[in-house]
Amino acid sequence: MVAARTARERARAEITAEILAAARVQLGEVGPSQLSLRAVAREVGMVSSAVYRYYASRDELLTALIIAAYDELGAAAEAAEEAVEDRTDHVARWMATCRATREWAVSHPHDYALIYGSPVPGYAAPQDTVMPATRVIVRLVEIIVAAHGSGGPTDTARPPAGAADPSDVVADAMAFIAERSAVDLEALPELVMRTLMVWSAIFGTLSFELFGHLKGSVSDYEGYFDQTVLRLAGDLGLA
Amino acid sequence: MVAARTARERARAEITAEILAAARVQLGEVGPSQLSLRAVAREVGMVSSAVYRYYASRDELLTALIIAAYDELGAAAEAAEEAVEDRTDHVARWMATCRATREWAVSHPHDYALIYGSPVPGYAAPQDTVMPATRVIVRLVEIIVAAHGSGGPTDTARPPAGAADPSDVVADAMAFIAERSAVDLEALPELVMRTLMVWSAIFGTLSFELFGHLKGSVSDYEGYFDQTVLRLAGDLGLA
DNA sequence: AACAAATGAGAGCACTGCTCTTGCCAAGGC
DNA sequence: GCCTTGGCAAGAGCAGTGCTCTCATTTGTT
Repeated sequence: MVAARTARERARAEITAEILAAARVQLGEVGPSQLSLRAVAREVGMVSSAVYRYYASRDELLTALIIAAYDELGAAAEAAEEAVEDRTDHVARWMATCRATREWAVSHPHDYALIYGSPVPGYAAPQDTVMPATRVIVRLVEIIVAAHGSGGPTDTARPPAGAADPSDVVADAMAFIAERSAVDLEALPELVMRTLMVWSAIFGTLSFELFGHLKGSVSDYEGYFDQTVLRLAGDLGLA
Repeated sequence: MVAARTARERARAEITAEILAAARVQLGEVGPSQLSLRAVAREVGMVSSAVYRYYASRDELLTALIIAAYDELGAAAEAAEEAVEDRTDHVARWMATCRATREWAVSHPHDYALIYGSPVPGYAAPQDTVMPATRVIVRLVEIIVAAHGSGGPTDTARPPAGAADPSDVVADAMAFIAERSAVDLEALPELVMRTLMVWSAIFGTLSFELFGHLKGSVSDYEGYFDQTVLRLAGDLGLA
């Protein structure tokens, strides 16, 4: 990726990007399942078979789009989070991140469906997608940790009555966090459990909104989302 | 739908059902986006154009499949809930309903994707689908109401500090419940809010599991789901 | 028996993802 | 300088799709 040397490589990189850009435009119009490789080929003035020189298959093009979408969402969320001036106001940082996530989702419904909707047929997300996919949750974890580090409430540090110790089921998640972060959560399995739950809840809420499952139950989607993530913050001990 | 009179009507109903059955089989194998009307036509020994006498389009066939899936899921959840002998053990009834939901989902991943994944292109769920779609949530609401009616904790009856009154954003949901149930929730907007949140969280969790977003974070999916819904019950004041 | 409606078969259109062959043209070695 | 190599685009073609139309046949009613 560093400064393409030969003219050929440069042209190749340029055309590859051009195809991807055209695909992103088409995706914004028609949705993942309707994305046609032939149509994007027409858009960039090529014949369909020529595109296969750059993307081996439609799935490979979709993978590139998935990565782009994850990165765009991650960038939007991070930018919003960093715009919060009072870095000690963890709730504000939390809300900013969540709101930016929703705003990106509602303004890019097809991209959202691509990454958080049903996966394409026999599709298994390649390794390239996992890193960009973690950008938002990594930010959220940082906020949660910061809040708890600054002596916030620790109600969420122990499981509720009747619930088993969650250490086992979140072991992988804790290993994942420990691997790519200096944060030490070893002593807080319940907090990790709650974080995973909240993470799922946020995207469950967004999916319900975008996929029409709240139709008839909620009219003010933005207000509902706000109230939701505010309560989720409370459940994590942020409020 | 009552006892088809003429032989023709009977035959028509039978063939319609036969096509739907073949479609269900194919759906179980390949997933919604790959479902081919021509293939199911071959399966039932017809030519593709003949199928159009029974389903006007592929979307209409998908709609029939959606209704069937909602009904199957609803029936499975209801059966599991009714199998709980101690009707006063609201947590047990809650867990049974949730577990049955997950079990149906993991054993019918394509049907699940069809109803809770990204909707097909320009698809707007027809009115016929909303009734069967509410079966599970209606059961859950009944359990929640029963628990609160029997003098359970009412922590969830008021919004947390810093959160606004949710009456506005859940107004539609309350009207929806009031319309098709004798339950009076007028005084409990916060409980309705929490119910909606939990509802979204459950399906967010299932979607994350089935669509591969928990890969690397959770290995024991069943255990994680159990712990999740148990905590959600607690958040609703059931525990 | 005669008519009309419902049904199935087949051809065909426009589209898809993908493969293969053909010819072109520029980059690098002699 | 020429000439070979290799990347590249174009086109044809294959198998499949949803859907429409026409035509013949079956079925039910009058």
